[in-house]
Amino acid sequence: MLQLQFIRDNKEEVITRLKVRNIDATSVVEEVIALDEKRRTLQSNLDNTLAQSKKLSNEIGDLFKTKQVDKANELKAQSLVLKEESKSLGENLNITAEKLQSLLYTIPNLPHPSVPAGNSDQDNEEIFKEGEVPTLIKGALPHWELAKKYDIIDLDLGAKITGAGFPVYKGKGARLQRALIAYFLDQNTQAGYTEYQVPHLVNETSGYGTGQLPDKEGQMYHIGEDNLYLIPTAEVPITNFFRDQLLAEKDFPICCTAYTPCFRREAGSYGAHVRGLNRLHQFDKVELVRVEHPDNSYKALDGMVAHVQELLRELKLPYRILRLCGGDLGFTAALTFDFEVYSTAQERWLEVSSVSNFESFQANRLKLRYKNESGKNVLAHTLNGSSLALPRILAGILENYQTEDGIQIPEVLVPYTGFDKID
RNA sequence: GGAGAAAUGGCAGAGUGGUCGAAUGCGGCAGUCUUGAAAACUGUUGAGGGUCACACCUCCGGGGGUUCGAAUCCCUCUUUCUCCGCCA
Repeated sequence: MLQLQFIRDNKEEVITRLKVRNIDATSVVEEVIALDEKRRTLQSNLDNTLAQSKKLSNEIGDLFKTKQVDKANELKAQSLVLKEESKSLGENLNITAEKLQSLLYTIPNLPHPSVPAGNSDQDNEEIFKEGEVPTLIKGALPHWELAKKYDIIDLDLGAKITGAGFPVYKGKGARLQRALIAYFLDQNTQAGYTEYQVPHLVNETSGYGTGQLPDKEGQMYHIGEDNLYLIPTAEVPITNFFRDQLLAEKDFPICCTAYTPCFRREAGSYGAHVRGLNRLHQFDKVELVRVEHPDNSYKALDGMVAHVQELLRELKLPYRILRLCGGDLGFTAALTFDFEVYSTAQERWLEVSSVSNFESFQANRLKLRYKNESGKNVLAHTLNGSSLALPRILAGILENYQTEDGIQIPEVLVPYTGFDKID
């Protein structure tokens, strides 16, 4: 959520910067400003009424103390009139404030100046590319075929017990999955991130805090009976740790990491590109979350990018880094770098990480602030990134590391898997 | 699931109808003393709205109610603790 004060003071800038997202925010911004003005007028009228009735109440108290009952009753009648007045002003104020709030919820974050204009993922800007695309053996297979051939992932079994998009990992497949999780967590904790295990269900307030609600309502699995949501990413529980927090400057940086399964309904996304592990309803992911001082958040973002880069380097997977264009940028993000691994047998890039700076957008919803040097409370910045999303990494490993007589395990993982080949 | 107790400022903890935004302690900040530090002493220290700045208003877990007036009384929800039951 953008800060109201900022919108008020920088109306034109807000409109201009949102154009990078292909959004014409003119009318929304106008309406926000109009509603805010209305709200403040109502507030000040209500304040005055309340001040009067407060004064009256004190007088009544004094009159009772000095036994001037008649006089007191007279003032009581006056007070009742004011009460009616403040009640209707209060109702009006609430309606206006709610309208304003829900309107503010519809405005996405302002893109960072470096975000290129563009409509779709076609317009994302490739900023870095590294790693060799292996020359595959004759008769190389896509990962879903390999999964069957070596009996390590069973999509049909998952479909039988739950539905499509819920894979079952088996034997060395399951072990490789566990190895990847352990490897990523170890690398992250070594880089200074504190490891957490968190609930996989969150309440509605948390959904609003990180911006999944109200705009991505349909993307999360919802448990109506208890009004809880299955987390689409560990970002949601972790970032919400810091909801309603007032930090000190010395608390920065806060660095968290967690492994969780992620649940996504992915309503409406079907087609040729969702085969195998490419797009699932449940997948595993290790996540990084940082809470930063605003002056340091972009440096922190660079640090996270470098960290994720190192993981991919160690796994010796060919990857590239994209700067997302305005049209592809998530609702809450100011700047996002996507990491994609080249899946050789499918001959396509797979997104394995997304690293973003949300600046104060989430912090504003979360009321996550810190006390600065001069004692003022200022919104902190939040960031997050995947390190990494498991299924697509697994797909990349299976496809890129396949040989005549089995699938090689990347060297760094062997201590974790206990085997160096799936055959 | 049943029964009871509780929820107050960064923390601890008073406050049961009227100048209570809230005693006190700790912590934080500033100062005195000191070569410096500690100790001691003095002062200061919640958040939001509003204003050029004041004024002023709101907030004592959330929501609703009683009253001229609520941290204080009533209803309700949530959470925590204790006891009982069930259970990985």
